[in-house]
Amino acid sequence: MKTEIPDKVATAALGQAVSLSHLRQHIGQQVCIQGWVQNRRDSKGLSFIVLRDGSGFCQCVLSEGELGENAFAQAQALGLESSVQFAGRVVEDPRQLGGLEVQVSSLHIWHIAEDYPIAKKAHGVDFLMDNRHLWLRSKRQWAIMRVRNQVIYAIHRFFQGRGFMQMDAPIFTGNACEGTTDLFETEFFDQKAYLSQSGQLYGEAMAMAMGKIYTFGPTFRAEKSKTRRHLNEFWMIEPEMAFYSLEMTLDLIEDFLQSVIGQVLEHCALELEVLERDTDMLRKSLQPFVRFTYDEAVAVLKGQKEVDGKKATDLLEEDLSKARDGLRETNEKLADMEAQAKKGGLKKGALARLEKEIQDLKTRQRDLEESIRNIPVWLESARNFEYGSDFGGSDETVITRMFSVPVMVYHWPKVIKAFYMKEVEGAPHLVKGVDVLAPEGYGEVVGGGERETDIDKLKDSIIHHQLPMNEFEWYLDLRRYGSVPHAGFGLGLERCVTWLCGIHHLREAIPFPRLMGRLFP
RNA sequence: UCCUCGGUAGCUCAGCGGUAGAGCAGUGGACUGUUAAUCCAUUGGUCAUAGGUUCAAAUCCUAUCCGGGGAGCCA
Repeated sequence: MKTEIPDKVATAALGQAVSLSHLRQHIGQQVCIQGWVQNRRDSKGLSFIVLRDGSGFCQCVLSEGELGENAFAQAQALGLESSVQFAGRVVEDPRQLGGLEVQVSSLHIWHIAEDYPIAKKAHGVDFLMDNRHLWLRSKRQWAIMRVRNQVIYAIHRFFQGRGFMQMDAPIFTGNACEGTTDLFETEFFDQKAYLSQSGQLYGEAMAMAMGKIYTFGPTFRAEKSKTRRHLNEFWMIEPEMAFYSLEMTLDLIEDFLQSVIGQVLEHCALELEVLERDTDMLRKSLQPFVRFTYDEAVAVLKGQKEVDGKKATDLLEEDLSKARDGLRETNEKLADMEAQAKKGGLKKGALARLEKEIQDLKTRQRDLEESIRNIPVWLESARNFEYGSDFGGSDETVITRMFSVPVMVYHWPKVIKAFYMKEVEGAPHLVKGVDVLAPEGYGEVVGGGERETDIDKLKDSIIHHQLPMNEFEWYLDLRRYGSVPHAGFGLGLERCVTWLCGIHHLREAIPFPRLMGRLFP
Protein backbone atom coordinates (compact mmCIF):
# COMPACT_ATOMS: atom_id res chain seq x y z
CA MET A 1 0.00 0.00 0.00
CA LYS A 2 1.24 3.45 -0.89
CA THR A 3 1.87 5.66 2.08
CA GLU A 4 3.79 8.55 0.57
CA ILE A 5 1.07 10.66 -0.97
CA PRO A 6 2.29 14.24 -1.31
CA ASP A 7 0.47 16.98 0.56
CA LYS A 8 0.72 19.24 -2.44
CA VAL A 9 -0.91 17.74 -5.50
CA ALA A 10 -0.17 18.49 -9.11
CA THR A 11 -0.23 16.84 -12.50
CA ALA A 12 2.51 14.54 -11.30
CA ALA A 13 0.09 12.96 -8.84
CA LEU A 14 -2.41 11.89 -11.55
CA GLY A 15 -1.66 8.20 -11.40
CA GLN A 16 -1.55 8.12 -7.63
CA ALA A 17 -5.16 9.13 -7.10
CA VAL A 18 -7.37 6.73 -5.18
CA SER A 19 -10.67 5.77 -6.76
CA LEU A 20 -13.62 6.96 -4.65
CA SER A 21 -15.02 3.44 -4.63
CA HIS A 22 -11.89 2.32 -2.74
CA LEU A 23 -11.79 5.06 -0.11
CA ARG A 24 -12.91 2.67 2.63
CA GLN A 25 -9.53 0.96 2.43
CA HIS A 26 -7.81 4.24 3.31
CA ILE A 27 -9.56 5.37 6.49
CA GLY A 28 -7.27 7.59 8.54
CA GLN A 29 -4.81 7.98 5.69
CA GLN A 30 -3.74 10.89 3.54
CA VAL A 31 -4.91 10.27 -0.05
CA CYS A 32 -5.11 11.97 -3.39
CA ILE A 33 -8.49 11.93 -5.13
CA GLN A 34 -9.79 13.48 -8.33
CA GLY A 35 -13.10 14.06 -10.02
CA TRP A 36 -15.87 16.54 -10.66
CA VAL A 37 -17.73 18.84 -8.31
CA GLN A 38 -21.23 17.44 -8.06
CA ASN A 39 -22.40 19.85 -5.38
CA ARG A 40 -20.99 22.60 -3.21
CA ARG A 41 -22.39 24.15 -0.05
CA ASP A 42 -20.65 27.06 1.63
CA SER A 43 -20.48 28.51 5.05
CA LYS A 44 -18.10 31.08 6.40
CA GLY A 45 -14.63 29.62 6.26
CA LEU A 46 -16.01 26.22 5.30
CA SER A 47 -16.98 24.58 2.03
CA PHE A 48 -18.54 21.18 1.42
CA ILE A 49 -17.91 19.66 -1.97
CA VAL A 50 -19.46 16.40 -3.10
CA LEU A 51 -16.93 14.91 -5.46
CA ARG A 52 -17.77 12.22 -8.02
CA ASP A 53 -15.26 10.33 -10.12
CA GLY A 54 -17.46 7.81 -11.94
CA SER A 55 -16.63 5.03 -9.50
CA GLY A 56 -18.39 6.65 -6.56
CA PHE A 57 -19.10 9.77 -4.53
CA CYS A 58 -17.63 11.46 -1.48
CA GLN A 59 -18.21 14.63 0.48
CA CYS A 60 -15.03 16.65 0.87
CA VAL A 61 -14.64 19.31 3.53
CA LEU A 62 -12.51 22.35 2.76
CA SER A 63 -11.79 24.82 5.54
CA GLU A 64 -10.11 28.19 5.33
CA GLY A 65 -7.97 27.38 8.33
CA GLU A 66 -6.55 24.27 6.66
CA LEU A 67 -6.15 25.59 3.11
CA GLY A 68 -5.22 29.19 3.65
CA GLU A 69 -7.02 32.23 2.33
CA ASN A 70 -5.90 31.91 -1.29
CA ALA A 71 -6.67 28.27 -1.94
CA PHE A 72 -9.93 28.55 -0.04
CA ALA A 73 -11.08 31.46 -2.22
CA GLN A 74 -10.26 29.31 -5.25
CA ALA A 75 -12.34 26.47 -3.86
CA GLN A 76 -15.31 28.76 -3.34
CA ALA A 77 -15.15 29.79 -6.98
CA LEU A 78 -15.65 26.21 -8.19
CA GLY A 79 -18.85 25.93 -10.22
CA LEU A 80 -20.75 22.66 -10.47
CA GLU A 81 -18.92 20.06 -12.57
CA SER A 82 -15.54 21.77 -12.25
CA SER A 83 -12.76 19.21 -12.34
CA VAL A 84 -10.35 19.05 -9.43
CA GLN A 85 -7.77 17.05 -7.57
CA PHE A 86 -7.64 17.02 -3.78
CA ALA A 87 -5.16 15.72 -1.24
CA GLY A 88 -6.63 15.04 2.14
CA ARG A 89 -7.36 12.71 4.97
CA VAL A 90 -10.12 10.07 4.88
CA VAL A 91 -12.24 10.08 8.02
CA GLU A 92 -15.36 8.23 9.06
CA ASP A 93 -18.53 10.30 9.33
CA PRO A 94 -21.79 8.46 9.85
CA ARG A 95 -23.79 11.39 8.42
CA GLN A 96 -22.50 10.76 4.89
CA LEU A 97 -23.90 8.30 2.36
CA GLY A 98 -20.84 6.06 2.28
CA GLY A 99 -20.06 6.84 5.92
CA LEU A 100 -16.86 8.62 4.85
CA GLU A 101 -15.62 12.10 4.08
CA VAL A 102 -12.31 13.62 3.08
CA GLN A 103 -10.77 16.57 4.90
CA VAL A 104 -8.88 18.39 2.22
CA SER A 105 -5.44 19.82 2.85
CA SER A 106 -4.61 21.00 -0.66
CA LEU A 107 -6.20 21.23 -4.07
CA HIS A 108 -5.34 21.39 -7.72
CA ILE A 109 -7.90 22.73 -10.18
CA TRP A 110 -8.02 21.21 -13.67
CA HIS A 111 -10.86 23.31 -14.95
CA ILE A 112 -13.41 25.71 -13.55
CA ALA A 113 -16.85 25.04 -15.01
CA GLU A 114 -19.22 27.99 -15.20
CA ASP A 115 -23.00 27.94 -15.47
CA TYR A 116 -23.49 24.18 -15.64
CA PRO A 117 -26.90 23.87 -17.29
CA ILE A 118 -28.31 21.03 -15.20
CA ALA A 119 -29.24 22.56 -11.88
CA LYS A 120 -29.84 20.89 -8.51
CA LYS A 121 -33.55 20.65 -9.05
CA ALA A 122 -36.20 18.95 -11.12
CA HIS A 123 -36.00 19.34 -14.90
CA GLY A 124 -38.29 18.44 -17.74
CA VAL A 125 -37.59 15.46 -19.99
CA ASP A 126 -37.13 17.54 -23.10
CA PHE A 127 -34.44 19.68 -21.53
CA LEU A 128 -32.67 16.67 -20.06
CA MET A 129 -32.74 14.85 -23.39
CA ASP A 130 -31.25 17.90 -25.12
CA ASN A 131 -28.50 17.73 -22.52
CA ARG A 132 -28.13 13.96 -22.48
CA HIS A 133 -24.33 14.27 -22.79
CA LEU A 134 -24.32 16.06 -19.41
CA TRP A 135 -27.35 14.33 -17.89
CA LEU A 136 -25.28 11.12 -17.88
CA ARG A 137 -23.21 12.66 -15.09
CA SER A 138 -26.13 12.70 -12.66
CA LYS A 139 -26.41 10.13 -9.92
CA ARG A 140 -29.52 8.43 -11.24
CA GLN A 141 -28.03 8.01 -14.71
CA TRP A 142 -24.80 6.81 -13.14
CA ALA A 143 -26.75 4.06 -11.39
CA ILE A 144 -28.67 3.04 -14.51
CA MET A 145 -25.54 2.88 -16.68
CA ARG A 146 -23.78 0.78 -14.06
CA VAL A 147 -26.69 -1.66 -13.96
CA ARG A 148 -26.67 -1.77 -17.76
CA ASN A 149 -22.97 -2.60 -17.69
CA GLN A 150 -23.58 -5.33 -15.12
CA VAL A 151 -26.39 -6.79 -17.24
CA ILE A 152 -24.10 -6.88 -20.28
CA TYR A 153 -21.33 -8.53 -18.29
CA ALA A 154 -23.79 -11.05 -16.78
CA ILE A 155 -25.10 -11.96 -20.25
CA HIS A 156 -21.62 -12.71 -21.57
CA ARG A 157 -20.72 -14.59 -18.42
CA PHE A 158 -23.84 -16.75 -18.66
CA PHE A 159 -23.47 -17.74 -22.29
CA GLN A 160 -19.69 -18.10 -22.27
CA GLY A 161 -20.02 -20.29 -19.20
CA ARG A 162 -22.38 -22.57 -21.09
CA GLY A 163 -20.24 -22.99 -24.17
CA PHE A 164 -21.97 -20.47 -26.40
CA MET A 165 -19.87 -18.63 -28.97
CA GLN A 166 -20.47 -14.92 -29.44
CA MET A 167 -20.93 -14.00 -33.11
CA ASP A 168 -21.57 -10.72 -34.91
CA ALA A 169 -24.35 -10.61 -37.47
CA PRO A 170 -24.16 -8.08 -40.30
CA ILE A 171 -25.82 -4.69 -39.88
CA PHE A 172 -26.29 -4.00 -43.58
CA THR A 173 -28.82 -6.46 -44.94
CA GLY A 174 -30.26 -6.89 -48.39
CA ASN A 175 -33.66 -8.08 -47.32
CA ALA A 176 -36.18 -7.90 -44.54
CA CYS A 177 -35.69 -10.81 -42.18
CA GLU A 178 -39.27 -11.05 -41.07
CA GLY A 179 -40.83 -8.64 -43.49
CA THR A 180 -43.20 -7.32 -40.89
CA THR A 181 -41.78 -4.16 -39.43
CA ASP A 182 -40.50 -0.98 -40.99
CA LEU A 183 -36.83 -0.95 -41.85
CA PHE A 184 -34.39 1.91 -42.20
CA GLU A 185 -33.39 2.12 -45.82
CA THR A 186 -29.88 3.06 -46.79
CA GLU A 187 -27.43 2.63 -49.63
CA PHE A 188 -24.81 -0.02 -50.07
CA PHE A 189 -22.80 1.36 -53.01
CA ASP A 190 -25.38 1.27 -55.79
CA GLN A 191 -27.77 -1.16 -54.13
CA LYS A 192 -30.62 -0.60 -51.75
CA ALA A 193 -29.83 -1.90 -48.31
CA TYR A 194 -31.50 -1.97 -44.91
CA LEU A 195 -30.24 -1.69 -41.38
CA SER A 196 -30.64 -5.00 -39.56
CA GLN A 197 -33.76 -5.53 -37.50
CA SER A 198 -32.56 -8.93 -36.28
CA GLY A 199 -29.49 -11.10 -36.61
CA GLN A 200 -31.45 -14.27 -36.16
CA LEU A 201 -31.28 -15.77 -39.65
CA TYR A 202 -27.51 -15.32 -39.62
CA GLY A 203 -27.48 -16.72 -36.10
CA GLU A 204 -29.17 -19.87 -37.38
CA ALA A 205 -26.49 -20.28 -40.04
CA MET A 206 -23.76 -19.82 -37.45
CA ALA A 207 -25.45 -22.26 -35.04
CA MET A 208 -25.28 -24.91 -37.77
CA ALA A 209 -21.54 -24.20 -37.92
CA MET A 210 -20.72 -23.70 -34.23
CA GLY A 211 -23.48 -25.44 -32.28
CA LYS A 212 -24.51 -22.77 -29.79
CA ILE A 213 -24.04 -19.09 -30.50
CA TYR A 214 -25.32 -15.71 -29.39
CA THR A 215 -25.32 -12.36 -31.09
CA PHE A 216 -24.98 -9.10 -29.21
CA GLY A 217 -25.55 -6.17 -31.45
CA PRO A 218 -27.51 -3.13 -32.47
CA THR A 219 -30.95 -3.45 -33.99
CA PHE A 220 -32.83 -0.87 -36.02
CA ARG A 221 -36.58 -0.47 -36.33
CA ALA A 222 -38.14 2.38 -38.25
CA GLU A 223 -41.47 2.05 -36.47
CA LYS A 224 -42.97 5.43 -35.77
CA SER A 225 -43.73 4.53 -32.18
CA LYS A 226 -43.55 7.11 -29.45
CA THR A 227 -44.00 5.18 -26.26
CA ARG A 228 -41.90 4.48 -23.21
CA ARG A 229 -41.29 0.92 -24.48
CA HIS A 230 -39.79 1.74 -27.89
CA LEU A 231 -36.47 2.83 -29.31
CA ASN A 232 -35.55 3.04 -32.98
CA GLU A 233 -32.05 1.79 -32.22
CA PHE A 234 -31.55 -0.74 -29.47
CA TRP A 235 -29.31 -3.65 -28.51
CA MET A 236 -30.45 -7.20 -28.80
CA ILE A 237 -29.01 -10.48 -27.62
CA GLU A 238 -30.01 -13.43 -29.79
CA PRO A 239 -28.86 -16.91 -28.79
CA GLU A 240 -29.42 -19.72 -31.27
CA MET A 241 -28.92 -23.39 -30.39
CA ALA A 242 -28.63 -26.44 -32.67
CA PHE A 243 -30.33 -29.61 -31.39
CA TYR A 244 -32.71 -27.64 -29.20
CA SER A 245 -36.46 -27.86 -28.63
CA LEU A 246 -38.98 -25.27 -27.47
CA GLU A 247 -39.12 -26.91 -24.03
CA MET A 248 -35.33 -26.72 -23.65
CA THR A 249 -35.51 -23.08 -24.72
CA LEU A 250 -38.06 -22.25 -22.00
CA ASP A 251 -35.69 -23.73 -19.43
CA LEU A 252 -32.75 -21.83 -20.89
CA ILE A 253 -34.62 -18.50 -20.85
CA GLU A 254 -35.55 -18.99 -17.21
CA ASP A 255 -31.99 -19.91 -16.19
CA PHE A 256 -30.63 -17.05 -18.22
CA LEU A 257 -32.88 -14.29 -16.85
CA GLN A 258 -32.46 -15.54 -13.30
CA SER A 259 -28.71 -15.57 -13.68
CA VAL A 260 -28.74 -11.95 -14.90
CA ILE A 261 -31.11 -10.84 -12.13
CA GLY A 262 -28.99 -12.63 -9.52
CA GLN A 263 -25.79 -10.97 -10.67
CA VAL A 264 -27.38 -7.53 -10.73
CA LEU A 265 -28.76 -8.03 -7.22
CA GLU A 266 -25.35 -9.17 -6.03
CA HIS A 267 -23.18 -6.52 -7.66
CA CYS A 268 -25.43 -3.47 -7.92
CA ALA A 269 -26.88 -3.09 -4.44
CA LEU A 270 -25.86 0.58 -4.15
CA GLU A 271 -27.08 1.39 -7.67
CA LEU A 272 -30.48 -0.20 -7.01
CA GLU A 273 -30.68 1.76 -3.75
CA VAL A 274 -29.99 5.02 -5.61
CA LEU A 275 -32.78 4.07 -8.02
CA GLU A 276 -35.07 3.18 -5.10
CA ARG A 277 -35.73 -0.17 -6.75
CA ASP A 278 -37.94 -2.57 -4.78
CA THR A 279 -35.45 -5.43 -4.68
CA ASP A 280 -37.83 -7.77 -2.83
CA MET A 281 -40.08 -7.63 -5.86
CA LEU A 282 -37.13 -8.27 -8.17
CA ARG A 283 -35.98 -11.17 -6.01
CA LYS A 284 -39.33 -12.88 -6.57
CA SER A 285 -38.33 -13.49 -10.17
CA LEU A 286 -35.70 -15.92 -8.92
CA GLN A 287 -38.66 -18.29 -8.32
CA PRO A 288 -39.87 -20.50 -11.20
CA PHE A 289 -41.57 -18.57 -14.00
CA VAL A 290 -45.20 -19.07 -14.98
CA ARG A 291 -45.64 -21.07 -18.21
CA PHE A 292 -48.86 -20.75 -20.19
CA THR A 293 -49.92 -21.82 -23.62
CA TYR A 294 -51.51 -19.09 -25.68
CA ASP A 295 -54.88 -20.81 -25.15
CA GLU A 296 -54.47 -20.73 -21.37
CA ALA A 297 -53.33 -17.10 -21.48
CA VAL A 298 -56.44 -16.17 -23.46
CA ALA A 299 -58.63 -17.97 -20.92
CA VAL A 300 -56.93 -16.08 -18.08
CA LEU A 301 -57.32 -12.83 -19.95
CA LYS A 302 -61.02 -13.35 -20.54
CA GLY A 303 -61.59 -14.28 -16.91
CA GLN A 304 -62.50 -17.87 -17.80
CA LYS A 305 -59.55 -19.37 -15.98
CA GLU A 306 -58.75 -18.65 -12.34
CA VAL A 307 -55.30 -18.28 -10.82
CA ASP A 308 -55.08 -18.85 -7.06
CA GLY A 309 -58.85 -18.58 -6.92
CA LYS A 310 -58.88 -15.21 -8.61
CA LYS A 311 -59.99 -14.07 -12.03
CA ALA A 312 -58.02 -11.47 -13.95
CA THR A 313 -61.18 -9.48 -14.42
CA ASP A 314 -61.91 -9.49 -10.67
CA LEU A 315 -58.40 -8.28 -9.95
CA LEU A 316 -58.88 -5.45 -12.40
CA GLU A 317 -62.16 -4.46 -10.80
CA GLU A 318 -60.33 -4.42 -7.47
CA ASP A 319 -57.59 -2.26 -8.94
CA LEU A 320 -60.21 0.11 -10.23
CA SER A 321 -61.86 0.61 -6.88
CA LYS A 322 -58.44 0.95 -5.22
CA ALA A 323 -57.53 3.61 -7.76
CA ARG A 324 -60.75 5.46 -6.98
CA ASP A 325 -60.05 5.37 -3.24
CA GLY A 326 -56.48 6.43 -3.91
CA LEU A 327 -57.65 9.36 -5.99
CA ARG A 328 -60.02 10.53 -3.29
CA GLU A 329 -57.24 10.31 -0.71
CA THR A 330 -54.79 12.11 -3.00
CA ASN A 331 -57.25 14.90 -3.68
CA GLU A 332 -57.77 15.44 0.04
CA LYS A 333 -54.04 15.49 0.74
CA LEU A 334 -53.48 17.85 -2.14
CA ALA A 335 -56.12 20.30 -0.98
CA ASP A 336 -54.61 20.18 2.49
CA MET A 337 -51.09 20.90 1.26
CA GLU A 338 -52.16 23.66 -1.06
CA ALA A 339 -53.97 25.32 1.84
CA GLN A 340 -50.77 25.01 3.90
CA ALA A 341 -48.67 26.52 1.13
CA LYS A 342 -51.12 29.40 0.70
CA LYS A 343 -51.31 30.12 4.41
CA GLY A 344 -47.67 31.15 4.27
CA GLY A 345 -45.33 31.53 7.21
CA LEU A 346 -43.15 28.71 5.88
CA LYS A 347 -39.44 29.02 5.35
CA LYS A 348 -38.26 29.00 1.75
CA GLY A 349 -36.78 25.54 1.95
CA ALA A 350 -39.79 24.01 3.60
CA LEU A 351 -42.02 25.70 1.06
CA ALA A 352 -39.91 24.32 -1.79
CA ARG A 353 -40.19 20.83 -0.37
CA LEU A 354 -43.92 21.25 0.09
CA GLU A 355 -44.25 22.41 -3.50
CA LYS A 356 -42.28 19.43 -4.69
CA GLU A 357 -44.62 17.16 -2.75
CA ILE A 358 -47.57 18.92 -4.32
CA GLN A 359 -46.06 18.33 -7.76
CA ASP A 360 -45.56 14.64 -6.91
CA LEU A 361 -49.14 14.37 -5.73
CA LYS A 362 -50.37 16.01 -8.91
CA THR A 363 -48.42 13.44 -10.91
CA ARG A 364 -49.99 10.69 -8.82
CA GLN A 365 -53.38 12.26 -9.34
CA ARG A 366 -52.86 12.21 -13.11
CA ASP A 367 -51.68 8.59 -12.99
CA LEU A 368 -54.69 7.52 -10.97
CA GLU A 369 -57.08 9.40 -13.22
CA GLU A 370 -55.44 7.66 -16.18
CA SER A 371 -55.88 4.26 -14.49
CA ILE A 372 -59.52 5.00 -13.79
CA ARG A 373 -60.00 5.89 -17.44
CA ASN A 374 -57.93 2.93 -18.70
CA ILE A 375 -59.06 -0.01 -16.58
CA PRO A 376 -62.63 -0.14 -17.91
CA VAL A 377 -61.19 0.00 -21.43
CA TRP A 378 -58.80 -2.84 -20.59
CA LEU A 379 -61.61 -4.87 -19.08
CA GLU A 380 -63.69 -4.33 -22.16
CA SER A 381 -60.82 -5.22 -24.47
CA ALA A 382 -59.96 -8.31 -22.38
CA ARG A 383 -63.56 -9.56 -22.38
CA ASN A 384 -63.86 -9.00 -26.11
CA PHE A 385 -60.43 -10.43 -26.91
CA GLU A 386 -60.66 -12.39 -30.09
CA TYR A 387 -58.98 -15.78 -30.03
CA GLY A 388 -56.22 -15.84 -32.62
CA SER A 389 -55.06 -12.26 -32.38
CA ASP A 390 -51.94 -10.92 -30.71
CA PHE A 391 -51.93 -9.44 -27.22
CA GLY A 392 -51.92 -5.69 -26.99
CA GLY A 393 -50.15 -3.68 -24.32
CA SER A 394 -53.18 -3.68 -22.05
CA ASP A 395 -53.69 -7.45 -22.43
CA GLU A 396 -50.09 -8.01 -21.35
CA THR A 397 -50.71 -5.84 -18.33
CA VAL A 398 -53.82 -7.78 -17.40
CA ILE A 399 -52.04 -11.13 -17.63
CA THR A 400 -48.83 -10.12 -15.85
CA ARG A 401 -50.83 -8.30 -13.16
CA MET A 402 -51.72 -11.72 -11.73
CA PHE A 403 -48.13 -12.80 -11.07
CA SER A 404 -44.96 -11.46 -9.53
CA VAL A 405 -42.70 -13.57 -11.77
CA PRO A 406 -42.25 -13.42 -15.55
CA VAL A 407 -44.90 -15.19 -17.63
CA MET A 408 -43.85 -17.32 -20.60
CA VAL A 409 -46.59 -17.67 -23.19
CA TYR A 410 -45.97 -20.38 -25.83
CA HIS A 411 -47.79 -22.21 -28.67
CA TRP A 412 -49.04 -19.17 -30.59
CA PRO A 413 -51.43 -18.97 -33.55
CA LYS A 414 -49.37 -19.48 -36.69
CA VAL A 415 -50.91 -16.54 -38.55
CA ILE A 416 -49.60 -13.85 -36.21
CA LYS A 417 -46.06 -15.16 -35.90
CA ALA A 418 -42.96 -15.04 -38.13
CA PHE A 419 -42.56 -17.37 -41.09
CA TYR A 420 -39.75 -19.46 -39.61
CA MET A 421 -41.67 -20.73 -36.55
CA LYS A 422 -42.15 -24.49 -36.27
CA GLU A 423 -45.65 -25.92 -36.22
CA VAL A 424 -46.88 -27.73 -33.14
CA GLU A 425 -47.28 -31.47 -33.84
CA GLY A 426 -50.97 -32.31 -34.19
CA ALA A 427 -52.00 -28.64 -34.15
CA PRO A 428 -50.81 -27.05 -37.39
CA HIS A 429 -52.57 -23.78 -36.62
CA LEU A 430 -50.15 -23.25 -33.71
CA VAL A 431 -46.41 -22.62 -33.74
CA LYS A 432 -43.66 -23.20 -31.18
CA GLY A 433 -43.02 -19.58 -30.36
CA VAL A 434 -42.62 -18.05 -26.91
CA ASP A 435 -42.99 -14.53 -25.55
CA VAL A 436 -41.75 -13.69 -22.09
CA LEU A 437 -43.67 -10.97 -20.28
CA ALA A 438 -41.85 -9.29 -17.41
CA PRO A 439 -43.78 -8.54 -14.21
CA GLU A 440 -44.72 -5.11 -12.86
CA GLY A 441 -46.00 -3.99 -16.25
CA TYR A 442 -42.64 -4.05 -18.04
CA GLY A 443 -44.06 -6.08 -20.91
CA GLU A 444 -42.36 -8.26 -23.48
CA VAL A 445 -38.64 -8.67 -22.85
CA VAL A 446 -37.97 -11.87 -24.76
CA GLY A 447 -39.39 -13.41 -27.93
CA GLY A 448 -38.27 -16.67 -29.48
CA GLY A 449 -39.05 -20.26 -30.26
CA GLU A 450 -38.23 -23.38 -32.19
CA ARG A 451 -37.51 -22.96 -35.90
CA GLU A 452 -39.12 -24.82 -38.80
CA THR A 453 -36.79 -27.53 -40.10
CA ASP A 454 -38.84 -28.87 -42.99
CA ILE A 455 -37.90 -27.12 -46.22
CA ASP A 456 -41.29 -27.57 -47.88
CA LYS A 457 -43.22 -26.10 -44.98
CA LEU A 458 -40.72 -23.23 -44.84
CA LYS A 459 -41.17 -22.53 -48.57
CA ASP A 460 -44.95 -22.54 -48.16
CA SER A 461 -44.60 -20.12 -45.29
CA ILE A 462 -42.35 -17.80 -47.29
CA ILE A 463 -44.90 -17.77 -50.11
CA HIS A 464 -47.73 -17.24 -47.66
CA HIS A 465 -45.93 -14.28 -46.09
CA GLN A 466 -45.25 -12.93 -49.61
CA LEU A 467 -41.50 -12.82 -49.11
CA PRO A 468 -39.02 -12.94 -52.03
CA MET A 469 -38.04 -16.61 -52.27
CA ASN A 470 -34.73 -16.11 -54.08
CA GLU A 471 -33.39 -13.87 -51.31
CA PHE A 472 -34.00 -16.71 -48.83
CA GLU A 473 -32.22 -19.42 -50.83
CA TRP A 474 -29.16 -19.26 -48.59
CA TYR A 475 -31.42 -19.65 -45.56
CA LEU A 476 -33.15 -22.62 -47.18
CA ASP A 477 -29.71 -24.21 -47.65
CA LEU A 478 -29.62 -24.62 -43.86
CA ARG A 479 -32.53 -27.06 -44.33
CA ARG A 480 -30.98 -28.73 -47.38
CA TYR A 481 -27.74 -29.71 -45.71
CA GLY A 482 -28.14 -31.39 -42.36
CA SER A 483 -31.28 -29.76 -41.05
CA VAL A 484 -31.68 -30.28 -37.28
CA PRO A 485 -34.14 -29.18 -34.62
CA HIS A 486 -32.98 -25.80 -33.38
CA ALA A 487 -34.30 -22.87 -31.45
CA GLY A 488 -33.39 -19.45 -30.15
CA PHE A 489 -34.66 -16.24 -28.69
CA GLY A 490 -34.04 -12.52 -28.58
CA LEU A 491 -33.68 -10.35 -25.50
CA GLY A 492 -34.13 -6.59 -25.70
CA LEU A 493 -31.27 -5.23 -23.61
CA GLU A 494 -32.86 -1.87 -22.80
CA ARG A 495 -36.20 -3.42 -21.86
CA CYS A 496 -34.37 -5.77 -19.53
CA VAL A 497 -32.36 -2.91 -17.97
CA THR A 498 -35.52 -0.81 -17.60
CA TRP A 499 -37.22 -3.65 -15.78
CA LEU A 500 -34.29 -4.46 -13.47
CA CYS A 501 -33.79 -0.77 -12.63
CA GLY A 502 -37.51 -0.29 -12.11
CA ILE A 503 -37.47 2.90 -14.18
CA HIS A 504 -40.29 4.40 -16.18
CA HIS A 505 -38.74 5.08 -19.59
CA LEU A 506 -36.71 2.91 -21.91
CA ARG A 507 -34.83 5.99 -23.09
CA GLU A 508 -32.92 6.24 -19.82
CA ALA A 509 -31.59 2.69 -20.22
CA ILE A 510 -29.25 3.55 -23.13
CA PRO A 511 -26.58 6.29 -23.13
CA PHE A 512 -27.75 8.09 -26.26
CA PRO A 513 -31.26 6.99 -27.19
CA ARG A 514 -32.37 7.19 -30.79
CA LEU A 515 -36.07 7.97 -30.93
CA MET A 516 -38.41 9.60 -33.41
CA GLY A 517 -37.42 13.23 -33.71
CA ARG A 518 -34.26 12.87 -31.66
CA LEU A 519 -30.95 12.39 -33.40
CA PHE A 520 -28.91 14.76 -31.20
CA PRO A 521 -26.89 14.65 -29.07
C1' U B 1 -50.72 7.43 -39.42
C1' C B 2 -54.45 8.33 -35.49
C1' C B 3 -56.01 10.04 -30.44
C1' U B 4 -54.56 13.25 -26.38
C1' C B 5 -51.85 16.97 -23.48
C1' G B 6 -48.46 20.86 -23.84
C1' G B 7 -44.83 25.19 -25.80
C1' U B 8 -44.39 32.08 -21.04
C1' A B 9 -36.97 34.25 -18.01
C1' G B 10 -31.06 29.74 -18.43
C1' C B 11 -34.42 25.83 -15.65
C1' U B 12 -39.41 24.44 -13.24
C1' C B 13 -43.96 26.61 -13.58
C1' A B 14 -48.24 30.26 -12.35
C1' G B 15 -51.10 33.81 -15.09
C1' C B 16 -56.16 32.09 -19.33
C1' G B 17 -59.25 39.23 -22.41
C1' G B 18 -57.13 44.95 -19.14
C1' U B 19 -49.19 47.43 -17.10
C1' A B 20 -45.15 40.17 -17.83
C1' G B 21 -45.05 36.99 -12.46
C1' A B 22 -42.82 33.38 -8.61
C1' G B 23 -39.14 29.83 -7.14
C1' C B 24 -34.45 27.98 -8.58
C1' A B 25 -29.92 29.12 -11.29
C1' G B 26 -26.55 33.57 -12.15
C1' U B 27 -24.36 38.08 -9.79
C1' G B 28 -23.12 41.00 -4.96
C1' G B 29 -23.23 40.42 0.33
C1' A B 30 -23.96 37.53 5.41
C1' C B 31 -23.07 32.92 8.09
C1' U B 32 -17.32 27.71 10.81
C1' G B 33 -20.95 21.10 9.91
C1' U B 34 -23.82 21.80 5.28
C1' U B 35 -27.13 17.46 2.97
C1' A B 36 -31.76 20.51 -3.24
C1' A B 37 -28.00 24.41 3.12
C1' U B 38 -30.12 29.07 4.75
C1' C B 39 -30.80 34.63 4.86
C1' C B 40 -30.68 39.80 2.37
C1' A B 41 -30.21 42.40 -2.31
C1' U B 42 -30.19 42.08 -7.65
C1' U B 43 -29.84 40.99 -13.27
C1' G B 44 -32.91 38.51 -16.64
C1' G B 45 -38.86 38.34 -21.55
C1' U B 46 -40.05 38.74 -29.76
C1' C B 47 -45.32 34.68 -23.96
C1' A B 48 -43.18 28.55 -30.37
C1' U B 49 -44.40 30.73 -35.47
C1' A B 50 -47.91 33.05 -39.00
C1' G B 51 -52.61 34.94 -39.73
C1' G B 52 -57.45 36.45 -37.65
C1' U B 53 -61.39 38.36 -33.85
C1' U B 54 -61.30 42.73 -30.36
C1' C B 55 -60.84 49.48 -28.09
C1' A B 56 -57.34 45.88 -25.97
C1' A B 57 -54.55 39.02 -27.03
C1' A B 58 -49.65 35.31 -23.35
C1' U B 59 -55.02 34.66 -22.73
C1' C B 60 -60.22 33.63 -27.80
C1' C B 61 -60.20 31.38 -33.15
C1' U B 62 -57.47 29.05 -37.53
C1' A B 63 -53.13 26.98 -39.62
C1' U B 64 -48.11 25.40 -39.14
C1' C B 65 -43.78 23.76 -36.41
C1' C B 66 -41.72 21.33 -32.10
C1' G B 67 -42.19 18.18 -27.73
C1' G B 68 -44.69 14.66 -23.92
C1' G B 69 -48.09 10.47 -23.25
C1' G B 70 -50.88 6.62 -25.67
C1' A B 71 -52.89 3.33 -29.97
C1' G B 72 -51.07 0.32 -33.89
C1' C B 73 -46.31 -2.57 -34.30
C1' C B 74 -42.69 -4.70 -31.63
C1' A B 75 -37.39 -6.43 -28.07
